[in-house]
Amino acid sequence: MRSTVEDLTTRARIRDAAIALFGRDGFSRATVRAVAADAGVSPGLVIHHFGSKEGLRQACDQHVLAQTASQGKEKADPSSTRHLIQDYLNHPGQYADEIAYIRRSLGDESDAGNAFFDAVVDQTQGIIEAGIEAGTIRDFEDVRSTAVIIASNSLAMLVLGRHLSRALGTDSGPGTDASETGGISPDLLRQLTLPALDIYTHGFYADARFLDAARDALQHNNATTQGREHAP
Amino acid sequence: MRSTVEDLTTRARIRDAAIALFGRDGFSRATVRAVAADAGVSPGLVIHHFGSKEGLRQACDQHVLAQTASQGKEKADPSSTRHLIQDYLNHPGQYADEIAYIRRSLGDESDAGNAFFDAVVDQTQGIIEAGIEAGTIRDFEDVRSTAVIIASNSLAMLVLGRHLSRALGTDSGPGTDASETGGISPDLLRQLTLPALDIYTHGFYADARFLDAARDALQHNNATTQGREHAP
DNA sequence: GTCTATATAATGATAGAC
DNA sequence: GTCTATCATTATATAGAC
Repeated sequence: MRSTVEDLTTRARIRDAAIALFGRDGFSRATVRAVAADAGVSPGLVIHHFGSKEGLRQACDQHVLAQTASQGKEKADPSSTRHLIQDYLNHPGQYADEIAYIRRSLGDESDAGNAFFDAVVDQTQGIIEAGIEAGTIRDFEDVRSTAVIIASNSLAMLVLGRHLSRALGTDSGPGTDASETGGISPDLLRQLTLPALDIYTHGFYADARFLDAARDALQHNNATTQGREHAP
Repeated sequence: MRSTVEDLTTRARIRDAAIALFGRDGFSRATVRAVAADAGVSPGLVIHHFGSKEGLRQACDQHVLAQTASQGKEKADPSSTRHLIQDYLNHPGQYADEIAYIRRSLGDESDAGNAFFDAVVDQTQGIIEAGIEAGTIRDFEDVRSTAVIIASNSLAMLVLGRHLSRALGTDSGPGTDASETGGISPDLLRQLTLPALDIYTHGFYADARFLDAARDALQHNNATTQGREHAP
């Protein structure tokens, strides 16, 4: 989609530089001057094109969202949400800036972060419903909540990637291409795939005692609450 | 531990105001002036006590870490990592600032965030090993990786809490005390507890076909890699 | 469209009185 | 220890020439 040669319009070059810098340093730390320098233009031109720094941010939001949305449509096939992250990582460097941008957006108060998370949840829910139909995924009572949990677990690898690699000692130090994607390296993903799938296949607990206990506790809680409603 | 009345030293009051503001707005957005205003002192006094804004941040890191570390020691009993988050939430408001601060730290490049994540992983690993011994948790091949995954899943609720509540429509709007803890409300936790425990108990997939497929793929990958090493 | 030069505001930090 | 006043820097944004 994007040509490797630098034949972009100046406006697009500024926007891409901003996406990279906002993702790397965060929106408030990244300055218009730095964006301009990276894009090879004057600071004034950045404002001329986008009106303000906030306008630049919205243009970045919109562009990253459009990129990942079209990407999501193409890759709607794979059976596991895990593949969503993995697919991005298989394009080494090409989507690194967008990944970092989304990672920041998920932490900030951002329209792009909200939309991206919701899109992942919706896609996950679709996968679960199809999997239940096909008999490959268990038939859950609350599909929506389950989808939120699975999406949350998957995106945790994106948001906490830096910590994952450090905790596993797979960190190859700064400057590696892993740092560009928030710490998730192909090696790290390989190390975590089987343990994660193991939990998703056979569970984490040895039996259902914790689940049963929680069910009882919640029912007792509800009963107490209802009782208090009648006698406050 | 902390008295509710405002009998803290001025230095501690400034530090607590900074923890609250850094957690709410992020380190770069929060200004020394705003911290001073919230603490009811002059901006100059903040610098006088902590040398610089960075010095103030380090004092906050140190204090939050000490708070959560001692808390972690006390609450090392509960069998599930999930309880770690739940315990904090059971102290409504009392640790809200520290939670928000840690949430920011996990996203930023921060010593406090690193230390906190590692502490959670270590504690999780201990819980898993004890659970294996007691027969309540499955006997995993790679306990360390499993602990990292479980910790990542648990902390995802902290980092992505805002998105979780929005995706589930449990959002009570801004200004709620849920927004102070990053979007995690007791209601939200209640809604997610059973689905999460269900996955942790019975798994997510209906059978082992995905796990087996991944095992085969990884072995094939390794074989290919080894083959290429011999014949590059 | 793009640049240079500048206005304006806010920030972190300092100096010195009390 | 605490404040007021101020400095120096940096940021966003504007104005006008080319």
